[in-house]
Amino acid sequence: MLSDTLTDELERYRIGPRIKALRLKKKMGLVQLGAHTGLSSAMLSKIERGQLFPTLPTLLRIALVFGVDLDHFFSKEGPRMAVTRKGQRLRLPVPAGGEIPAYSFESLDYPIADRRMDAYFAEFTGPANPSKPHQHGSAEFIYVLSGRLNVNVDGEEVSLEVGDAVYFDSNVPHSYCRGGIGNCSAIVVTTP
Amino acid sequence: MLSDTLTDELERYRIGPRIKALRLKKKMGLVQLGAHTGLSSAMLSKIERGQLFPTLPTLLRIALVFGVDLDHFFSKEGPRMAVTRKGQRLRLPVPAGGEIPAYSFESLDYPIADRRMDAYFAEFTGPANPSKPHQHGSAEFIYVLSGRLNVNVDGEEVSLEVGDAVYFDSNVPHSYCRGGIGNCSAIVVTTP
DNA sequence: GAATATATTTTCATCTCACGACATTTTTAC
DNA sequence: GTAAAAATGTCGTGAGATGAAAATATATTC
Repeated sequence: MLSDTLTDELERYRIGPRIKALRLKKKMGLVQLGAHTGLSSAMLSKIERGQLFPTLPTLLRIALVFGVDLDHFFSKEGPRMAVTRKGQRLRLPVPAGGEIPAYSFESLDYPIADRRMDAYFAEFTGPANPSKPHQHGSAEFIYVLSGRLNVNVDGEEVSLEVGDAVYFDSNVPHSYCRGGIGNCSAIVVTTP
Repeated sequence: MLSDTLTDELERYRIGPRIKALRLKKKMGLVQLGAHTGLSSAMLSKIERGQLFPTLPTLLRIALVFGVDLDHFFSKEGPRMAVTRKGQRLRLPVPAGGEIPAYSFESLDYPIADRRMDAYFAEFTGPANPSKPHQHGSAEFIYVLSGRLNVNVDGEEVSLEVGDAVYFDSNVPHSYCRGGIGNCSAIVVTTP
């Protein structure tokens, strides 16, 4: 017998329902999916209803048919919405110590507990010194609202203007630097 | 015996190495981890070296000890950067059929292959009709650039003005609707 | 409406393979 | 060098994943 607490926790991932959703989206039946995966429709039925948990090889077979990653089945949920008004953003503490901060952040999704993204409004001020290179999370997205922003990702430097956007893997070292003369503001979205 | 191709594909997730990394970060030994998880050190050793793949309950036990989500073991890697210039965005095809589209999308991260976010520049035009309710991905973030935008998440409706932002779970049905008189543009970021 | 086809769930038996106990080897400490 | 600890190898067991076939449910056709 499977431990109850583990079973419950696993079911919170709703692996089965997600498989079913993928299947229905492609308008497939269980037998049809069974044919594609080489698995019996009986077992697929049980998996979809959380009656048993597939082994990783089995789950991978299913994932391959739908062209999705395994992590498609493991992202946690937590229905919630958080509105952040322009004038009521939470200003985030400046990371560094005694230096004059080259930029400031305001959270755009602070109230979210189980977040899959972190969204910030960033304002780059002062002299055009690059921020300390840092790396975190898994991906980062930046959209320039005003001014000019230079972004350095793993040595590669690009200059962004208003309306430009950049997306990159934030596991590699990266840094920002205000370009041009005036201030620069941008939306920054990162994934944990 | 496990199918070779499946095994190879599974190993690309490097589940074992990730467990080992977590363990070493906490300066744990295999026996110690075994004590915490209730698993034998022998098996943990095999799992770390990809000699066998844990069942989901087993993997969950390990995850719980380290305080990580299951998807921590399934995220794929792929360092890359994609810059999208304001005038060179890829206009995305309008989903619906013959109707007048109420909004248009321009991708802000199109070149990224293995993306963890999808970023769009959206422009809401025409009459203030709500878009068809839809649900997808796992999370969504919207930042209003101009005009006024009404967002409906699972029945809950909010009106956003310039500079406002909203974050919500996009597994639940949601829809947009241009508010006010003029057009409305926004940044939309979603996670897959 | 019955009849046919199709899709899903249940039952039940099989058998793989995850898993642990213990032995062996390798590494670290001293 | 030896002793202790940590990691890996060997082997047997059984939980539970998986499939075959039957039973049930759902849809379709005449």
